[in-house]
Amino acid sequence: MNNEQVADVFDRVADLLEIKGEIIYKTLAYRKAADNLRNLPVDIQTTRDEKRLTEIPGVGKAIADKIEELLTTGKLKLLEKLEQEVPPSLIELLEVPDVGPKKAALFWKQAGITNLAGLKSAALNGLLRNLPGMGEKSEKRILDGIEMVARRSKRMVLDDAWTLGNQWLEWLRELPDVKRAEAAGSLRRWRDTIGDLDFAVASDNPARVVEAILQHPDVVNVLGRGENKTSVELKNGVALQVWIQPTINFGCLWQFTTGSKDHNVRVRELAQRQGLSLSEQTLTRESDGERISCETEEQVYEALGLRWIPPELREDRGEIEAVKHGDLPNLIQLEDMHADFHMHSTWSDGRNTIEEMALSAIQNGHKIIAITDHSSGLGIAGGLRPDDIRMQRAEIDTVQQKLGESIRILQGAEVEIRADGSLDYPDDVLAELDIVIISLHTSLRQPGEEITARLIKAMNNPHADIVGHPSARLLPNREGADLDWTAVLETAQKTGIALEINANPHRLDLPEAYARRAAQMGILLAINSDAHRIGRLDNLVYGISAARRAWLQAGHVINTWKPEKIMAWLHTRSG
DNA sequence: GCCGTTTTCGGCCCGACTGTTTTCAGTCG
Repeated sequence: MNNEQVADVFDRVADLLEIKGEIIYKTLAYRKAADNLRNLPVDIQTTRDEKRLTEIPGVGKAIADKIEELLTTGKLKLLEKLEQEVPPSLIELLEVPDVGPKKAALFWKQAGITNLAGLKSAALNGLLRNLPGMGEKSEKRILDGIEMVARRSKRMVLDDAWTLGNQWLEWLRELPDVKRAEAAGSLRRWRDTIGDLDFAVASDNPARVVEAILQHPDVVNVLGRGENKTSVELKNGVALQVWIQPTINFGCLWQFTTGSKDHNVRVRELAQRQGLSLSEQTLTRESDGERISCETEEQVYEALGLRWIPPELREDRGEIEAVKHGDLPNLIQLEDMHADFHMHSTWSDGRNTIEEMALSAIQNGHKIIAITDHSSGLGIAGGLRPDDIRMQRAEIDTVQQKLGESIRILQGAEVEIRADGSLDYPDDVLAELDIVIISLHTSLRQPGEEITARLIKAMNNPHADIVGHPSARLLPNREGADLDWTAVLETAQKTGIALEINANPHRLDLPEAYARRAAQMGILLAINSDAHRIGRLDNLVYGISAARRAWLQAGHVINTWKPEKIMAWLHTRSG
């Protein structure tokens, strides 16, 4: 079993424990452990073999034993027992808004409901309204909720979420009662996919802002409305939440709405230990009830004796400890980037010529780019045959002459890693290229051992410089290849090959947990746009956000290097 | 079930909103 599968088991255990009515802290413990396993950059099997399971945050003796049991037998007695006691199909009910573990247990024990279909038919037949604590309104709410689950849009990729988010920000900022409006939630933390959109608004007349939002033509469903917040469903199926506080409290509000939940729990614990209570409205000194308003986030963190923490780090993955010890990383920024090593032209499946790409890259402030069209194996993308490569070289030379010193254009290729781990070009062709990216595009469903061996074999080719989108995942839905990451990272460390953080918002690949681990291991990283047209050179902003979430600093990323250093590095490789 | 700048035992964030209630439970972020 891999990390993800063990985490799924623990989430299932947590769901069932919760419905069963186990104390909440036990279920939270399983969820926390599951979350940390998903973000563990090393294979759980390795950690087990090294007897270091309890070093994982949130994993103590009991959960370590359960991981051991799962890895040894592939099963978990606790889960089997729970599935006997509580119908597992009840977990479906937790998807419905306003149905939590208590309601699910109520429906099961008092109405014999065990799954979503049963809940729907009970609601339609008016059987829920007479249950304790229920009424007609609750019954209707649940029915609406079931329909919403059915039509709810899947998670958005980052550029779609920001496009929609920015439209709303512009609209909110034009409202006469709005002093300030900012993105919050996972959007502001730049998570790789986004569910709901969250906004923090400063206004001295919150009720009028709520009213205006409810009148917006795109709002089709009101999920909740209060004095200081409202939650609505848009016609495209996206849920949107807006919190509103007076300007003087905006710092507390923005901090709270940005999350993550786990980060906020830690911050509030910290406040509590200092005799302070932090809410979305204000900081309160518990000794005398004095309310300390914070207009900025900096004031909130400062009041707790902390430096401001960049939103990308607010995931309770060590940022609180780091800021306390004064070693928060100086995160990489877009302005640090001077190069882009992965883009396509009309020679394969790109929309723009080499010259157009180069001119646009100059506009973006780049000093070096690499044109990396597909190799011939990827027929669907019009890959280049070896003869084409020599002709393309002539065109690059011409463009280079024309543009002079304003930019340096490298000839590269995105070379297919074949199913057997060999590369799509022979070594003599690879040697002609200035830079070689190797990528997986096909046969991605090979078993873990096979695809890991395939990638490692390719990484060992001395001409290969960068592994393109290493997991080959596609957001928001297609999982990456079932790679043994410990082995892949060790190979990168040994060979000195760089790993790409592909900045296409559908990829953001290398995934952040492995990017963070790679940097810790001293592995070089590259952030590349993979642009297929000039407008997409701007993708780098998403790659930067992924890198920041992986705690990367400029020095970890070869695109920030000076041109001479980049050329020197390329010369040391492939020989 | 985890964890330790109060603690190896006794804590474990905080408030808004909703619908059901006559003061609260459940859900959510």
